[in-house]
Amino acid sequence: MPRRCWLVKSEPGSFSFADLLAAPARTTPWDGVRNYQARNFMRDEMRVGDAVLFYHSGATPPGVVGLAEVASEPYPDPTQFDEGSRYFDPKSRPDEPRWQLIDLRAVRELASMVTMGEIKSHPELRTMEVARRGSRLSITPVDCAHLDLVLEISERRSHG
DNA sequence: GCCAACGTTGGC
DNA sequence: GCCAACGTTGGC
Repeated sequence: MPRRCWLVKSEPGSFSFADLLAAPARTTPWDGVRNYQARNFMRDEMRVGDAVLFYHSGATPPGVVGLAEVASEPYPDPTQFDEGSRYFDPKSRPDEPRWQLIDLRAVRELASMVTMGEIKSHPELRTMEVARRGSRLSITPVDCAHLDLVLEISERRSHG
C-alpha cells in the first residue's frame, strides 16, 4: 500500500491547528465539508494513517503550520442532520447520508510555518494544488515528496 | 476591500 | 441540459 499524503485548509479563526492540539486525544471530526470533490477524497481515498499537512487560510501570512494524520475510517458527518448546525443539510437523509468525513489527529506543530509565499517561490513546491491561482478546494492530495520537503524546510530553518 | 475563480442554484 | 446569477473562498 503506497503512502498517501494530503493537505487540508482551515481558517484559524474558525478552527486552528492549536485547536486541534487542544482537542481531546488531539483528534476531531473534520466536519462541515460541503464540497463534493473534498467529500469524495474523504469517503473514497483518505485512510487511517495518511499524512496531512494542516494549512491556515485567510491568515497573514497563510501557510502550512502543522502535521496531522487521518485517524478514522469515513463515516457520515453528524452535522448534516443537526438542524441547529450551520452545516445542516435538509436534503440529506439518515438512511442515505450525503456527507462523509474522517477524523483528523494532530501529530505535531511545525517547527516554523511554511508560508504560501515560500511554497510559490520554491521550484518544486510551486506545483502544489494549494499554490494554484484560484485554488479553493479545502482538501487536496499532495505528492508525499512535497509533504516531506515542506517538513524539511520547516526543520532546516528552525535550526538556523 | 477588491477581485478572480469557481461551485451551486434555478429559470427556462 | 444550458447558462446566467449568485454566493463563497481566499490571496493580495
